[in-house]
Amino acid sequence: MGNTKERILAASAELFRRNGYTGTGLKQIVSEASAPFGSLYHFFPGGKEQLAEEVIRTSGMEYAKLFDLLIAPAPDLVTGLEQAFAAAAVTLRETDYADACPIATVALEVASTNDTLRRATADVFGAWISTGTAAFTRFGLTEDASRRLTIAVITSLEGAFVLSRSLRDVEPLAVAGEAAVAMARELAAASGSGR
Amino acid sequence: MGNTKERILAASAELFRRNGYTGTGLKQIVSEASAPFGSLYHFFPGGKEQLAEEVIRTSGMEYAKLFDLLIAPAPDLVTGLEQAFAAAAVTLRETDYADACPIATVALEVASTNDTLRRATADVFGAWISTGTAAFTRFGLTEDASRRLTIAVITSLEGAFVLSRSLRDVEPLAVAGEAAVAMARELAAASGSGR
DNA sequence: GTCTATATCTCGATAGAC
DNA sequence: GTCTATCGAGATATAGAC
Repeated sequence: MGNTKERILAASAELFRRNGYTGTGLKQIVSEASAPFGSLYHFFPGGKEQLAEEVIRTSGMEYAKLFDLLIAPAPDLVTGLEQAFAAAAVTLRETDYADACPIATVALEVASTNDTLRRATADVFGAWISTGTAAFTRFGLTEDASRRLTIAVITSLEGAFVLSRSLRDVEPLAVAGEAAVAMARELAAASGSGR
Repeated sequence: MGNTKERILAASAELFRRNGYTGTGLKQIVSEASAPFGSLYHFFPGGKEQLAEEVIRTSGMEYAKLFDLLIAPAPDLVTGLEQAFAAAAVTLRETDYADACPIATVALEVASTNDTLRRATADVFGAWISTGTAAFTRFGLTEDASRRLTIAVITSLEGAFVLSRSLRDVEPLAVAGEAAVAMARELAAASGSGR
């Protein structure tokens, strides 16, 4: 039996991702989670902010696994990146352009308004950068090159999500993938030529 | 004398950019604009949604000018891109990581919740793509290459804004610039070698 | 721990005097 | 065209029975 707390977290994650932090109401959350309103404050005495912080951290860390899942088993760097961007495009279309980054909308909303939640999003992005850096070094990149490529991949994905969701078209996702691949080729060439 | 309507539009643009659509209240707007509450509904009988649509379109079109301003006068493609990303980094730091894209936060908020506003953001992104495509063809790129590079530049900027605002660090902006430049070099090489 | 009822506040929106 | 008062609905949060 998925307990009440987990249902609340799952419903919150979905609503925050699609409607944002200020755009999601607590009543909407307990309704979607089929949970009594009182339970929300039982499990999250800190209210909406505490709930959001847990959602950001848990769903953010969940998402990091995709890095290892998609990139690590690929035969080479470029193939891995192409598959990752293609997979993101499929998900986006299948969910009617709703399921993109789990924390991006909230991250922009809170960046200048709520430092507790801003730090939570920063920790998640930092974890993604660490995970990605480790994954890319296995393809022979230096630590520094791997870190920069990871950041480029994440920013390309995030930016493409903004445009693709707005335009309801996966073209930006495809083009952003090209940019990430272009940088990967450059870094691989610099590394491969022994510099 | 800047009239009341323009003060309301200016205050709304700033608040929507920093706090988002659902995160900004109408009373907050009229307070910031030093305008009477009734004037808001006098100028925008459609209420918050009409106001937001006008803000998205006007501040979005305003922003398109930066493309011509920053890229067009550059001696070459790579220099132009580097200057644009560097300028964005300066602005971001000077405004304490508040002033990035004028419509990105709202775009993510409304993408799955308000089709009228979603279309407004889509029109703005479409206009940016057209402006950028025209600007880049002057550097000798084909129409198709120019369009793809433009999309890559915009997605790189948007994604970097998400990470840089969250991390309060301009590193993502610098790295995203590298990715855009890498793609520009690739496209210029393909075009320059006569293919 | 679960659930309902409710307190308090702020929201977007409206009415109407001036 | 300006401004105030206020509406009803919804928000977050709390109290307290079970």
